[in-house]
Amino acid sequence: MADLARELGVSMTTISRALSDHHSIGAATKQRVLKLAKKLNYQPNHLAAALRKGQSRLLGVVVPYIEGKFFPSVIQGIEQAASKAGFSVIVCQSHEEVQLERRNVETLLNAQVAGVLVSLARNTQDFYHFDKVRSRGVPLVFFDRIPPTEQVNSVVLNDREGALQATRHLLEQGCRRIAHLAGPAHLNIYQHRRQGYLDALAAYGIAPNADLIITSDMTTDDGARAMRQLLALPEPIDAVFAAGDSAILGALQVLKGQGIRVPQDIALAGFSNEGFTAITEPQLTSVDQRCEEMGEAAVRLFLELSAAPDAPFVQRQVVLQPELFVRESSRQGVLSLGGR
Amino acid sequence: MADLARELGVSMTTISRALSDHHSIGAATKQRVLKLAKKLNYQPNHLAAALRKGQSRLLGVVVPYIEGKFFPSVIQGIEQAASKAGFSVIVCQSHEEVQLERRNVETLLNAQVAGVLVSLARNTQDFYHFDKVRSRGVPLVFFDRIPPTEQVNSVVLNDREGALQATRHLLEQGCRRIAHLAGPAHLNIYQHRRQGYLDALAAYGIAPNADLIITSDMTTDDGARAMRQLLALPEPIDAVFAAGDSAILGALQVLKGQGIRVPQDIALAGFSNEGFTAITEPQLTSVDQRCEEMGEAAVRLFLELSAAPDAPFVQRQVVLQPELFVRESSRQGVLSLGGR
DNA sequence: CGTTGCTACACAAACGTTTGTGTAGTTTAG
DNA sequence: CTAAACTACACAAACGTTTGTGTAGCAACG
Repeated sequence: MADLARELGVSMTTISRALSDHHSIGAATKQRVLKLAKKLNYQPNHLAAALRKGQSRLLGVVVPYIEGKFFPSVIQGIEQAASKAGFSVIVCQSHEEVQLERRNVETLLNAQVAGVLVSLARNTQDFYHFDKVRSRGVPLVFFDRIPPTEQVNSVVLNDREGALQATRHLLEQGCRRIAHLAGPAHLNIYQHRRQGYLDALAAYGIAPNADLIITSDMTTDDGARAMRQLLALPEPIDAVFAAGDSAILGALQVLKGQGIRVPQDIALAGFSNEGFTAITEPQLTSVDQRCEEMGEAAVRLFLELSAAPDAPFVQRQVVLQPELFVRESSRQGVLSLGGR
Repeated sequence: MADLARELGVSMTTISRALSDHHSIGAATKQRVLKLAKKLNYQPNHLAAALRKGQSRLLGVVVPYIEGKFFPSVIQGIEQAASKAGFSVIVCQSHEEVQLERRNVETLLNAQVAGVLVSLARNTQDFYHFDKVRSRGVPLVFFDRIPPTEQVNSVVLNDREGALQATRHLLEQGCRRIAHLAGPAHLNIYQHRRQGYLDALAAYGIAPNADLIITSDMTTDDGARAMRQLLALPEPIDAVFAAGDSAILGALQVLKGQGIRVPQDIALAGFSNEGFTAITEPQLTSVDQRCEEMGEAAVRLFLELSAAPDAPFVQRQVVLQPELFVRESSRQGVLSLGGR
């Protein structure tokens, strides 16, 4: 900047303001500055700007992990929206550990991020580490896995609706004894999916049966274990709705190992619309989570928040509508190819 | 820091040096400073430090995309190693576009990253945008997809060896007319995989046949298309080795659709050891890429480079050894469960 | 004619660190 | 006993921006 100023015979103030399109700089001067900046290949030092302004063009994201389909896709959406708004994204993984989550939040704050986007770790039960974010006036948005009680800004999927759709679909296929593989109840997403399952049953006048609801961490192994447990029940079941695709995959593998036909004997439906749902045999019915939309929505929310830095807090929540992808694992009597 | 200095009646210099364990500060003073820093919950502003030192604790990573298994796992490895060394990681996607790759590199440099780790976009053919990185003295490490001719630091998989192992394995199973689904030849990885395939054939005295080598972008659709093309050949083939798992998946789907048995009629082997290789029926033989090791190695290389900032350039390359996971798609006559 | 409100710019103080240089006093080596 | 080396700290200048305040000229308004 000093070079530019010297070259044009103006002050650095003028340069700075010309580059940031300040109103008090004349159009002619702005043009001259921009042109020379191009010519000298001026590279702004964002660090210095961030230091001065106390705010960078970095957006911090904390997710439990980045494997599978969901989080990479959400991050994808975040990146896209963020870069459109001139922000770069810095991603941290909590590995489902609240301690790491805390450390990550610290790190991001120290990097002077302009905002923090968080999806909670599985074992996060207290939320004090987010107080610091708010007290520094840094916009904070939760997505997918959000704190249960707190007044927070968030974007979530309508998990209840998704589960309801999936379960209703199974009911429409004629299934009546439908089991549910549930996830940890303290996470909002699993709680809502369970509720959707129950609501769908209730709509058909079916009383919930505790034996048919199995709670676990929803890994493939958990799903397999749960399936074996369900098969051991005196009265046979005719469908399983799992709150995650990995679990339903485990269930499918057990069923195939035992020669039980899917969907004729037992129909299956999962949640997340993972890539592999279109690969298994039969292909797996699943609820799509609108991953990229979620990322975009989170960024939009962040932008709104940072546009009005010290507006009084109003809770904002964006709720996305899920979409059920019906595939072979739940279509009674019909053999069909492809998704949707 | 000013608070600390006032409280302890020393200068800010002393505070700074105590915190960074400078030798010229007495042990007693250091203790007092550290203790008070804890007590006052002092949070260092890394931005200011970065500005002053002209270098941050951020590590920039540019990858083509973050879907599938490979890149997320590499990033995982990078994150782990980086955070161990006190660095945070900022990830950008080039979406296989050289323009975006260029922009990303600019962005990272402007964020004053301490180093840049890159895996090239598919259509990157010139490498001028990396000159700026070097000229700023920022350590630069390529991984997996690296420039062909340039003198660069890199960590790669021994792709040739992996392809050789896979092809040799198919030969050992008795296959003799083995097709190869190849990727864009200007990318080192696909070039080496093709070479490994050729070398394995040569070792068995088999002359390469141009009809059996089909080059594409290696998507699932490409794989399906290629498979159909191969099936139309007058003389039938007995195996396919693809340079990527998506392509081999497409091939598998075509074969199953036509009732051709795998591996009895045609054996299959892929590359990347994607998650779905253990899910398909039959499960797919594939070459594992040591993703996380690659990430760790890249960070290690970066750390070495930044330890000796203006040492004369010596080209360094870390080559990781792949591992073949033999599964059902290539095991003639044997039916077995599980990986490895 | 005095006030207000523009346009167009410059001065200089921040932002929170790091670090070269300086200055004592104390120890060690020859 | 003197020079060199070390310990322990302080001063103040950076790093590259942004921004509140100031100033000066000029037009418009009542």
